[in-house]
Amino acid sequence: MISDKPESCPDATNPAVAPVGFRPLYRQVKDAFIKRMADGLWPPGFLLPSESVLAGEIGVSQGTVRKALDELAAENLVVRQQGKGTFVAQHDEKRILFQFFKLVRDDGIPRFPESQVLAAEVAEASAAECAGLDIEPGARVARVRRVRFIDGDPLIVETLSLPDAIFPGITEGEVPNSLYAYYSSRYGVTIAFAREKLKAIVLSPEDAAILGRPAGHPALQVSRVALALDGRAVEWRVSLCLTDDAHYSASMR
Amino acid sequence: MISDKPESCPDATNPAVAPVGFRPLYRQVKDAFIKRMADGLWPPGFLLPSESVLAGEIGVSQGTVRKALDELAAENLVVRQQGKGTFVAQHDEKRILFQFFKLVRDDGIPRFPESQVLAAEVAEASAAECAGLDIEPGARVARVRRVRFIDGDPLIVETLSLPDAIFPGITEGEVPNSLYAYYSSRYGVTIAFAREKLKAIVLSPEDAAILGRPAGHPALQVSRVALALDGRAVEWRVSLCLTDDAHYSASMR
DNA sequence: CAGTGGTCTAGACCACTTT
DNA sequence: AAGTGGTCTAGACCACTGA
Repeated sequence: MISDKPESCPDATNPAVAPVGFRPLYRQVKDAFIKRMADGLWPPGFLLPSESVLAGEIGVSQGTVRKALDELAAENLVVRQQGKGTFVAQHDEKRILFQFFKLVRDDGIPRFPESQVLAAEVAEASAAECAGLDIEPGARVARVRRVRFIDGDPLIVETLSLPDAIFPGITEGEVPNSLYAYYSSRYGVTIAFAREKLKAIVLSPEDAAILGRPAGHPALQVSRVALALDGRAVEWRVSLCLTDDAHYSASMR
Repeated sequence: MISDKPESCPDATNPAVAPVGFRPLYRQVKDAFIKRMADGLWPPGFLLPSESVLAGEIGVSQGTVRKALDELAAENLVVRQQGKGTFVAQHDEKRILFQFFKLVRDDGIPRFPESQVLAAEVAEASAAECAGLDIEPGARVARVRRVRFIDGDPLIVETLSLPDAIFPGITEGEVPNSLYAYYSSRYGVTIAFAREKLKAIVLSPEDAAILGRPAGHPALQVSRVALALDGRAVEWRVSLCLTDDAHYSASMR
């Protein structure tokens, strides 16, 4: 049971809500589901109990569970399959390609990039990293610098910054190509949301050399902050992308 | 009434649907609503009849109308206001700013740009325009070239291409700053969706002069195709944006 | 106060998948 | 055939707006 009196109660279980008052039941249910995912009770790929079973457990109607799952599905946190069930979303290659990787070659065919790590270290966070990751000055971060290839061509050089407190030891082993799946499997951290800021810049001599272009060549700088299920900023990355033969794809409605 | 037998009928009114079979009632209702908007029966800003009235008119339950409106609201085609009613979405400044204008100054405060038209003409469509607008070779297009200012600084120089068949005479009068509102009020064309491709480029001497930067300065090239309610491509624009003090903002979940 | 959208419930039946 | 999500209905009540 989430609350005894569904009607008009200002949600005693969540005090941060009083000001506006009123938190719909289905939203409380949704938050409870997110918490189960964040806590690892419902890991990626997990088959949820059926809507009617969940409704019985929680003590609400099946329609209310459904509305909670509707929103989770709209946010790509669960995936529904008619006849089979509802699954916690996984960061498989296909999802990453559709959801997070917006750079596509001009032919329009999406391809998954390969990666080669150039350097990895743990150091004190810079001011920019503190701001981007919302951590206190002096905290330590892991930095990974890598090149990414599409069809064998180096198209992206990027630097990732990860709070050491959240990803301890991540630079020690091999850093895999599919980072978001790795965050999930090794650290139980699920990336749920990301914000990006794009600028046009010109390449420094070092970056240009890595990408096989002359210094001063234009490139798309993509700065991403990725947020976990609980809303914490857990990854900051700055990617420099060649767009001579590729573009960043966006759409809006 | 949309169909006599809601259950399992493959929708005799819409033959293009048979292959997958099954078109839910609420989706037929939604399509009917979109058609009313596209036909000008429900113009932007129009207050829709209440859900129960619509349900009675169409002969479905109020919940089915609600689900249709849910989807339209999710696509920003209608706006709901509790206690007041449901309105057809309008291209007012605020909506444009949130929905279509992604370039913001680095301080993060969104501002609406002003525009100054540099040139306007009607000519035969180029190959690129034919491809972008999905029109046949030889068709005529209106071209508008303009500069856009934020806080008085020229930040964007762009060229718009519009099918003459859809916007006849648009270059003859004054071309206003808020184009999407103008498309709607003068031509009854509502922009519902847009796709953008972004590249980093360097400015030509001409564009650089307009934006007050040296030739070869980097800029963000945004190519947008805008689609009307019925899915037709009705506008193609290529914008060159200075990102020294601004960025293109994107997010994904 | 009446009218609107928003939430919640309960139950029926459909479409799809698997056994 | 059984179990899942998907659709549709009907009715009750809540939250918000404006006269």
